[in-house]
Amino acid sequence: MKRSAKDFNYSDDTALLAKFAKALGHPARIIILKHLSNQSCCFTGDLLEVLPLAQSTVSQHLKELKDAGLIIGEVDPPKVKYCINTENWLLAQNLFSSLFKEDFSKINCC
Amino acid sequence: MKRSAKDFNYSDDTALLAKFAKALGHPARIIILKHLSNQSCCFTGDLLEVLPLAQSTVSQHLKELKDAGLIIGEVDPPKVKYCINTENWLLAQNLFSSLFKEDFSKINCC
DNA sequence: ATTGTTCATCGCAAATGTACGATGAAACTA
DNA sequence: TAGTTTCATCGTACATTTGCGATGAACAAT
Repeated sequence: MKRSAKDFNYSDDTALLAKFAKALGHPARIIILKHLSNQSCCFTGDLLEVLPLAQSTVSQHLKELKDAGLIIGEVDPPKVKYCINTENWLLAQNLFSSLFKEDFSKINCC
Repeated sequence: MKRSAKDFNYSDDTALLAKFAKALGHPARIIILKHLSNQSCCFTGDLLEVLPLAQSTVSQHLKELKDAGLIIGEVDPPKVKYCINTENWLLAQNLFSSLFKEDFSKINCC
């Protein structure tokens, strides 16, 4: 890639919000997160029964959510328990709601 | 791609939320949206002064936001005014907040 | 020791995303 | 008519994402 933009640094908040949003940017991952946040508690590869995807693909999606900091995996042999990473989940919640909180009482010209 | 999953249909809400999230999944697009929602009103390619990107690249990001339904473009020769698509913006707001609204008073086992 | 279960990772293929410069379209101005 | 400004789109290059099957690691139970 030629990208002269390659070393530009976006602000922390912007970069983090984009990172969270990117992790949420696939329906399978939305389903996983909904499951985990409904499920009072943790979870495992019962996800395979909910998602139309191969085991290896689900594993990859889980990895991406983990890398984004939205979930935590905990080994519980022979299974793995996943759950929401509460701290970052709240952070994401705040970042998203501050993005959307804008005051639309101002006249919108379009 | 081989994807046996190719014709699977995720629920409308899930698919839409993922689509919005995907559009938010790049820092340049976050900046654009913040700009538009601060800016009481509409906006144009002054974005070029804010973003470390070429004009054509910014134009592409605007197109993606338009395709996701988050913004609207209005020709105002020789410029183009962009603004938040209020209806979908509120929809996105609701979808995100319902994703995050879960009750964490339940014991979290991790 | 062997087998079974659960999950991660590797290797591959195809699709998408990101970025740039160049070119083109639309509309105003001289 | 010719020139200017503003923006979209095209073509190109490379990176990343998505998906699968195959293989491997870790552990429990026979």
